[in-house]
Amino acid sequence: MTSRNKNLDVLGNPRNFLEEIIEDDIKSGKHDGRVLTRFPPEPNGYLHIGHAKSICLNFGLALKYGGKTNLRFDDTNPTKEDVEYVDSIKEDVRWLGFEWDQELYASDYFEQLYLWADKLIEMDLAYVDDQTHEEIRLNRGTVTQPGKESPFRNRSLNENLDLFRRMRTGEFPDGSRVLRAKIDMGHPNMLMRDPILYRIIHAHHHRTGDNWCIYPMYDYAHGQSDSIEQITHSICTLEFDVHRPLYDWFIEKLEIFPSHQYEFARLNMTYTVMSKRKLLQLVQEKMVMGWDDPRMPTICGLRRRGYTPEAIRFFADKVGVAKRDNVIDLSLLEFCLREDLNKRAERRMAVLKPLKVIITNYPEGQSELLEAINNPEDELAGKRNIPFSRELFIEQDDFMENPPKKFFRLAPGQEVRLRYAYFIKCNEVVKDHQGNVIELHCTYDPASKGGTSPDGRKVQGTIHWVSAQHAAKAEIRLFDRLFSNEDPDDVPEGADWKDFVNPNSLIVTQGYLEPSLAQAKPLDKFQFERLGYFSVDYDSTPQRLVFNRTATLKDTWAKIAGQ
RNA sequence: UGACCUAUGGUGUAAUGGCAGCACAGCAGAUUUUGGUUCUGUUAGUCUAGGUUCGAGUCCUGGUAGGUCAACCA
Repeated sequence: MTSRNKNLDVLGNPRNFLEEIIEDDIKSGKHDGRVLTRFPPEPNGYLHIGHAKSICLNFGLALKYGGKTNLRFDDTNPTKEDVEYVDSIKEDVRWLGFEWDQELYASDYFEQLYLWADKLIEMDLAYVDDQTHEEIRLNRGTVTQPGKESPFRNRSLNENLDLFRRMRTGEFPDGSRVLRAKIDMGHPNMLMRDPILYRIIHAHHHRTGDNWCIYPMYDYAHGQSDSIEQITHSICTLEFDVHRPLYDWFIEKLEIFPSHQYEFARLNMTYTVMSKRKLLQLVQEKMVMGWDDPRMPTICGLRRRGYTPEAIRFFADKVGVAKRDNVIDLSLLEFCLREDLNKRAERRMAVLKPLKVIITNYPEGQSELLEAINNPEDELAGKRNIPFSRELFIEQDDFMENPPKKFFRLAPGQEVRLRYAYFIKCNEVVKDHQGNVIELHCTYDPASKGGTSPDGRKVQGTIHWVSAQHAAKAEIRLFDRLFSNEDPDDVPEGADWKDFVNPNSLIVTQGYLEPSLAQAKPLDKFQFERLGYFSVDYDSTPQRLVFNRTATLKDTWAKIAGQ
């Protein structure tokens, strides 16, 4: 049966539009079939899941077509940038599993960019403008009205050259003059109305120090940087689409390597803010623990939460690439995570809300080790032994005094299996003065050791447990979504996006774990049966274990109980 | 109301003039020592009006809706 989808790559997967472009370019011999992409972050914040999509795209495309990818820092604005961000970006890209060809900085090109600006002046394609910030803004016009030409637009070549040189040598204060391209103040595309090329900023740059006091604007630096590196496919997000004519204009006038820009739709996700500005605000106003707060959509936050690079790469692949605006359902990210974790996370038993169970017919002071499978999805994960004794903890949710019909867990008179241990039956419910259940007295069936009864008797439910006397204790952090509304960027009139920060997004509790967990190492991942996937936090030590809940399990019981 | 971009189930993404498919989510069932996993089945879609064509999700025209652009940010 032949596939109806004829647009397939060599592996039989459908191609996205960028893959089509690249394959066509290779076929037509453009750039001698060479593929060189770049990932160009500005070091002014931490990378987030949206950047992960771009990283996977740029590196993935190069990998697929035998090309390479440069990591280039777009560091043209010293007032916003910092080495802290450079370091974190490099760490995150590596962690995601990608290796860049060259590590470069737009600031490496400042001298070349300056020379090209000189050249544009000589070609009568650039001029120094003395208008104030406000005048420039006003004279740019609006989207429906053309702009007005600057009175300084027709300065002499020599005056422009002289002024631009003196801008560089630091003769003028910040904001006093700019260098602009001479294009068309009436252009329907606002970006073509004599865009600013250079502005004066007397600030210390994290790499060039105090060598410069004029800095190129994004539009002037980006395309030329691509060109210098001979980038074949410069892939960016949709909002740069209107910049492309300007990108091409510089390349054409300067007669330099013809890099080409392609745009794709950036990633949006439900219950998530992706704006660096807002994420920075969350950090600065201490609404989260930091950039790596496990609730943050940053790469380091996801890592700390317990996400794996594989899951994120899988996600980037699943969301696809297109040009239409999109909002990805958070459940897709969660699916991708569980898909990976289910295969790799060893199972353990842990109790978060303990309820004491006393096995009245189990000898006092006795204990034994019971064998448990580490991961039913992976035979190689082996087995372990868990201590069992007379006093246990089970989950409070696993007991109901007056159970509804489809409740398969422990209830008075009802028999359940303690996973990998024994069948037990509840005989007595002990309550405190308020009537809260505080203890259960049960009997076990010694013949059901391991969890099966020789008489073939079946039980409906299997619950997890831990021996009270042997249990390790740990701080457990449960996370809910950071925002309580689906689209935190779309707030109602009079409201602020911060109103939707979920006050219950972090719950800290104590857990009782099976003893083997006391030796867990930072970032180790486990599935606590029925409770979800958990990852050991960074600052964990054997003395102070902290587990972050990485993901919940699909819970069909919640639906049954809700009815 | 200028230029540009976009429009396929609830969500995302394919179909390159020829049977509208896949994934997530949902629903139903089977298996299960995790109400997990796995497996099976299933609900649901081409923004609109014209045109071209034997044939249009696809090409053309108009409309509608959404997005981007008026930082000396990137």
